[in-house]
Amino acid sequence: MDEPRKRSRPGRAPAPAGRTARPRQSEVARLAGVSQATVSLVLAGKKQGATISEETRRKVLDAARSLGYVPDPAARRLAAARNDLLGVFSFTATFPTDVQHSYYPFLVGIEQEAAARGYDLVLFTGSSTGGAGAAGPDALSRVRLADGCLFLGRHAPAGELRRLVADGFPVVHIGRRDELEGLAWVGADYVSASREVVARLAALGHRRIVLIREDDDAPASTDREHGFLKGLEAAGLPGGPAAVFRSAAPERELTAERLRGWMDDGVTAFVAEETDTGGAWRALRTAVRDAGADCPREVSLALLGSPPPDLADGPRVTGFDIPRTRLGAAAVRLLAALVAGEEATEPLVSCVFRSGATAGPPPAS
Amino acid sequence: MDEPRKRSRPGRAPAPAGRTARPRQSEVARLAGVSQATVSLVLAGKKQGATISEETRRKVLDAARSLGYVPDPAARRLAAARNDLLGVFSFTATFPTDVQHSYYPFLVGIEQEAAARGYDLVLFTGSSTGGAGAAGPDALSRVRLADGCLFLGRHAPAGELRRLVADGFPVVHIGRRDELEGLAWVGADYVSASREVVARLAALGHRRIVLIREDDDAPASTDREHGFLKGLEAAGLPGGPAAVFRSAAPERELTAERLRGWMDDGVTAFVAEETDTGGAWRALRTAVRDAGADCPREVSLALLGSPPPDLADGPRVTGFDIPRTRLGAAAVRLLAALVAGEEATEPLVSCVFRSGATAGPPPAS
DNA sequence: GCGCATCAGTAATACGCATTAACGATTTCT
DNA sequence: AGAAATCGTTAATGCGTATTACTGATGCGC
Repeated sequence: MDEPRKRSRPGRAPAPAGRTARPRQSEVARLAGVSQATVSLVLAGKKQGATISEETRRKVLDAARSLGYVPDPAARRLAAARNDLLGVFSFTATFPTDVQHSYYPFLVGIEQEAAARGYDLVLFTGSSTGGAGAAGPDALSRVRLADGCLFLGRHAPAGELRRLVADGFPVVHIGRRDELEGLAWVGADYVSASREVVARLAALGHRRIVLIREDDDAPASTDREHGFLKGLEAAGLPGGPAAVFRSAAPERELTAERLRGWMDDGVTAFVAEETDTGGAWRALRTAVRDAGADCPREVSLALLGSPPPDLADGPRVTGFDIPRTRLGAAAVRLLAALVAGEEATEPLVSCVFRSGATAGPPPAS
Repeated sequence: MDEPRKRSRPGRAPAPAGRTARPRQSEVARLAGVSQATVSLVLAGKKQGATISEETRRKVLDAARSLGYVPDPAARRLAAARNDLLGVFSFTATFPTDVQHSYYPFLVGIEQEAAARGYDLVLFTGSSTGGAGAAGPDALSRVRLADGCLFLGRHAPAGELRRLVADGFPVVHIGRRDELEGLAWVGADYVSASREVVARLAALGHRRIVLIREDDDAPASTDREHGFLKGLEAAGLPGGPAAVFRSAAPERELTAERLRGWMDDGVTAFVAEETDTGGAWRALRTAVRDAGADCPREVSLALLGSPPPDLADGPRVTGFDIPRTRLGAAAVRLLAALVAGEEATEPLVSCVFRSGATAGPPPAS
């Protein structure tokens, strides 16, 4: 019989002054002469479950309207056991001052898709670790406040990421990330895009094409080379190691002489991979200029990606665009699926070929 | 004695399969061998009230870290505490496809300042009303999940905003917003900036200057005119109605003839206000070109703001830059103060003069 | 008339956390 | 020594809403 003794109401401190009597469901209920549960049922508007008479429904709705009732999102989310929050984490500031290098295009897609699915976004950055300011090893822990989290950029520490994944926290990485077992990611289809670029060059009449790439084993690089070679093969053009120039320092090793050598050998088109620095592309342009070659007429150039922002002006570069916005949206879709407990995958997002002024038919030999 | 009968646990439905239970305080407590209340006390980190032994504190912190515990923001809010979340709400997409119209520069400042103060940002997307797409009267209600909220753009419905303010919910509007009583806002000091532009022109030797403005009564417009006139006055130059050309359709009414007329009258410099469309500035440029006037040499031009993005290339325009980043930061400061219950105000943020190539000394008469 | 299904609505929880009265164990005071 | 103060921790409670299980009141069929 140990009936709990009446306490002198512990718990809540007196409401702070600011709290105007924002109406609660219970007040709506009192005004309508029904129970709080009924109010909840009516306002939820679900067709299922308990049935409510039309009269009661109207009474409740009238009462709610007259009181100006708005549901408390905190309570709603607490009861629903889901916050409808998706995290967006970028190791560098999400909004770097340099707009060009920003994740902006991704965010466009992320926001759209998240909004369409009724999620709000929580923005995290590597620098903001919740007040402490010191990006400790548990910096990524904060993202757990969301239902799941998107990661932008390849700087997210693998260890922490692994930890999140291992704990079953829904995580999606934007950009291919194979090396991390179990990490979900979305990426662009560099293979197909690179192949298409080659196909276009071949269609223009080019018979010998050389790829300029840096000395890097990132998936983004190997995928491009792979697609490049597949493109050659599909067009029945000579592939093999001779078709690829790989250099750790293309800006020095890709000389005008070497370029001239290729051209004398019958090479009429060059393709460069895109990298953060744009090194391969820069080197290629420089070599062409130094060699005094007329770009669209004597030699065709294409870029497997977009030119670096500082080279953005000038003639449009033949190549392909990475669909960053669509990647962002795809990432949200995948993440939403994971949050819902589904075992989903998103296909690679295809890139869009960009025809430009740097490629044309080969010179009549 | 009516002891409540044991129910077969109503309430929560079983958690969806995918959800690996995010750790709760109770689990941290179990692992640390203490009660949930103790965990809460330790994590709250308050110096006041109950005291906790150093040993217990460490046990709890270790347990929390090893589980990757992060408090649930909704529960925190509901328990009448704070969740260290600041909302950012924009009725239109925060990241529109058109980069130029975005709130991006504001976000840079918002993020920096929020991070520095230990807040995380929640992006409430206006268009997303829970997937339904229909923006109900409580579209803004979601922001109550955060401790306070920033509003971007003047599309936020006044009614809902007023409601939030009335309920004592901390709200800060970015951009002047006087008409809404009690709404806190931060804005740029157009008056001083405009005055400075005039001062600079006067310093170059201009003695007659005319302002081209549209027919608008927005604060942003009247402030600029006000500053312009103050600048004239300070320089001892002729002001009055003759110095201001106000037109609802400047692109048609600001003809080359009219411009020539002013120039023949001794006007050597023109100033245009910045608007969304950039109408005044466009009209001015067109008129100058049509009149065949040589811009820096025969006539000086200045813009009270930044040129519209599609006119961004070409020579640098003399005028001033709106410090969007600093505005964002100021907004966060103000909001943080409001959240803390202080009665704060932020001063107007001053704009930065931008010297350009469109203004120079007047022609030797 | 007596079960049985249907309908309308309510009571009782639970969600996760913060808060505070109360409590056991010491230590200190008178 | 007994009372009182101190310390460290816990039990109990509330925040506002969503979700059942359950209760009365009808209506139905035989």
